[in-house]
Amino acid sequence: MPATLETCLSDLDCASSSSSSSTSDLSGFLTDEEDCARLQQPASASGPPVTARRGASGIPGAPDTPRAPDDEQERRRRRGRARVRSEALLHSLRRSQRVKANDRERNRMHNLNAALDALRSVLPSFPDDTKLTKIETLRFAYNYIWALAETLRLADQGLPGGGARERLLPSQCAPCLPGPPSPASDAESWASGAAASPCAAAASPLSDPSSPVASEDFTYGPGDPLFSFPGLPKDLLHTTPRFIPYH
DNA sequence: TAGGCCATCTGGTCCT
DNA sequence: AGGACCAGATGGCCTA
Repeated sequence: MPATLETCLSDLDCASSSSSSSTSDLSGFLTDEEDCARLQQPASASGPPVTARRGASGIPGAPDTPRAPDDEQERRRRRGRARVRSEALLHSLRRSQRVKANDRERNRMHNLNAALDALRSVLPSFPDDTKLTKIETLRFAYNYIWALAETLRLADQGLPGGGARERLLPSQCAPCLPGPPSPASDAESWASGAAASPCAAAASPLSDPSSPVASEDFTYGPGDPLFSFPGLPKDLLHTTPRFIPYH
């Protein structure tokens, strides 16, 4: 049977990657290495199994006296087996390290996704059957925070004295801020729905028609309901930080 | 079927 | 040295 080092190592590869545990069973690999080392013997070197050889005569139990012509061959074979064993061991160690690193990386990404889910859960008014993608979640969160900060800033300007934050941000009105568009609704209806929400007028003085800054709704980009914030003036587009373009 | 999104693997780099 | 972080590659799934 022609077997190469590559096939031996790929066998080890399969053995370790098929395991769901993060650590490899090295003792198992060592056994495989012995098999591989045996398979490594070229077909031309066939004869009695090397493990059965005792002494230069090849007869089990025979004294190891004068050097037979195949003594050098035997030493070469032993060196070859040792080399294959050490390479396979090194490979299996690397493999187990790789498997552990994969586990850590998977766990890290799961943690990242959990954090993204937590972020989605505090972003306002998502239709039940829609889920923001990762990039949408980050962009919308950024813009949402930005819009809230701008709302506070403008309210502080327009409403000197305390209580602005309480009037601006009653907790039950957070869901009234615009969320992402529902696939079933077009951008216009979504945006107008957010603007016409029961909380809209009470939530912010910016939505008061008498407010100098409430004349027009703010939308970043045409047909971009995701980042439409009714009540915020358009000129905020030219302030920093700005909305992240959605494209 | 093409394109978007996602999970996973992988090797490289940086940090402790 | 080992772990965290990152970016590229790849393949699966879903939708228009």
